[in-house]
Amino acid sequence: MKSVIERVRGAIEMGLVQALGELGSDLNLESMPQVILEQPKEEAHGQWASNLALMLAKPAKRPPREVAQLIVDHFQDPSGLVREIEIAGPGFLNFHLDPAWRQLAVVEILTAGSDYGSCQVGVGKSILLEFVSANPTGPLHIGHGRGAAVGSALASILEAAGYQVTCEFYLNDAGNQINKFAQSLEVRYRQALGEESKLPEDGYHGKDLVELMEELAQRRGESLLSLPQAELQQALVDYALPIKVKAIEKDLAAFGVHFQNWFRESTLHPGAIDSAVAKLKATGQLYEEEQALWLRSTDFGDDKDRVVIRDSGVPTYLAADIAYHDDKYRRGYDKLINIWGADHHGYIVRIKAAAEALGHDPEKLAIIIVQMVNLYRGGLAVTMSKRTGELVTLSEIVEEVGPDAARFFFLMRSSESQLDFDLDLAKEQSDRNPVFYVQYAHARICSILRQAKEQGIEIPKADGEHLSILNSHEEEQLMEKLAQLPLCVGEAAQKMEPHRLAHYAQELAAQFHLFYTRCRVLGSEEELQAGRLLLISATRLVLARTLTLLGISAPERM
RNA sequence: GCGCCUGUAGCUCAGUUGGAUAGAGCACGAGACUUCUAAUCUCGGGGUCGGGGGUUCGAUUCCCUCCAGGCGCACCA
Repeated sequence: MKSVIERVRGAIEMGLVQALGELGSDLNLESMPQVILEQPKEEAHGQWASNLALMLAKPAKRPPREVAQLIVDHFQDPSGLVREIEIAGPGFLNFHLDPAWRQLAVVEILTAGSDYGSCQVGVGKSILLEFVSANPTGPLHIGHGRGAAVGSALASILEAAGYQVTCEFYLNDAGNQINKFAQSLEVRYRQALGEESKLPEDGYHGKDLVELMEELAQRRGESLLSLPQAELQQALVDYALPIKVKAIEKDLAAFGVHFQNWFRESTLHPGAIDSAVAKLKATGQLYEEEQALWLRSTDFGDDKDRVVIRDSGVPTYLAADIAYHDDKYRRGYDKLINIWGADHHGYIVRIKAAAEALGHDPEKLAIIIVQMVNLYRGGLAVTMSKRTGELVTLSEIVEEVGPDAARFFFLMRSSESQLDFDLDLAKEQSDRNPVFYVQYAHARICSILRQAKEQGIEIPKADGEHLSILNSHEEEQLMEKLAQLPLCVGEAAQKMEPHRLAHYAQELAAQFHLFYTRCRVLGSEEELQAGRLLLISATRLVLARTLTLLGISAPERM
């Protein structure tokens, strides 16, 4: 079921296509141009606008306004909601809708309830969304937090847009970083037992490993030292890895992020990697040089060819990733989305090259790069160093500012912009803090509805009759903003840009706060009160849905 | 040196796949509470859309070039 605003758009598009069909020879059209409607930013320009006449003027060899007039003359409205078409400016067609469309939108919201906002752009299509995918060798840091917020919000938005979404965490539980992890664990274990032992420069410096090994040392004493080194390290990894993975899961859960799949890299060794390599070999995409096996990624636009199997015979990270993506492709999704940190952007060409070399369509794989987060406290940048383990962890942030503020801050900027995260502001309970502004709107509505209930005021049946009384500017603007949600969800989904929803939430909250200041609900004249109760009920639903899509709570009291 | 991202109001950022007079929040200044939560609202000043070319009816948006910042450029992940 499409929303009113979408149905009207579809109807106008259809009407325009039909008009152009009739005008084909008159306008010298060679083929049907793409009809795109946009929402004018200027209120006076109506609800939908088209620049068709401007684009067709040249091939038609006629002035744009004349073309516009021809289109208007041939336009028939299948929706019955277009009240007026105005030719404006250089030749824009502005479609003004019957005011009743707003009431239809509100009735729709109240009927759909918490489902309102969904749309159909992704119906019948499946997506595998991979994000976070952090090494389990340490805690999640703030950069992972941004990826987690963006990924989980995007998942909700895509689902609301009709896609069937699977969220997956690729767990790097094999390979070189696990070797380094093992070495680091051994050092920490020996240190915990009082031995002299030094962490290698490229080891994991985090405090978490110190604590983990101290605990193990306390429990098992020196008993493990009698093992040969390989077995000792294996034992330490077997002990530590599940704990680290659980910690990651716990941090994510506290942040409202959940995955359907945890894909372990170790399951790719060696079978899946061998068969992916064999496949590439068979098609001539691999060659041997200096005892290593190289992928001809330059054939697909890469700067240089990449090593897949080292001269030592050990596969590179890329080898596992190729096998992983081969696996993802073969699972038959319509689209694969990866969310990566900015420091991995150089990897995009490589992995797409590998996908293409394996015979997969690289266009199916979309990679969202999430830029870095700069933390500020007291107006100063918080310095972080991966090398020394001085990272601000996700759990610290969530602890400090709460999951709602953290999520909103991560989501309010476009992913491709670097993010300045002001910890003081995120904690502040004031009008400077945008997350409170939005939640406050929801709480205010709940307060009114609560009091209405206490006073025994019934909320009437949702129909146009009660709503037709709402014709002040504030009320109309609020209704129009409510009607936008399905469009916003559709755009955010198609462009894979969750920050659009965060902006929408702020705009809607602003529109409500303005209404609240100007329009009294309780105690107004009875019919007006009835209409406004319906309006704020609808507003509450839309605010709550928007916040839910972002993974942020909608409090009833503040 | 090469690649990707960014450059829009004092600050942080939006900008509807090329449109109409470039927007929001914060900050600053002036106002609005005996009434549903003032964590709110109203009004105001504020701009060479990094610079310069080009494409066209029309460019913040597309192309070229230069400048500045960030991030990458491994047989690390």
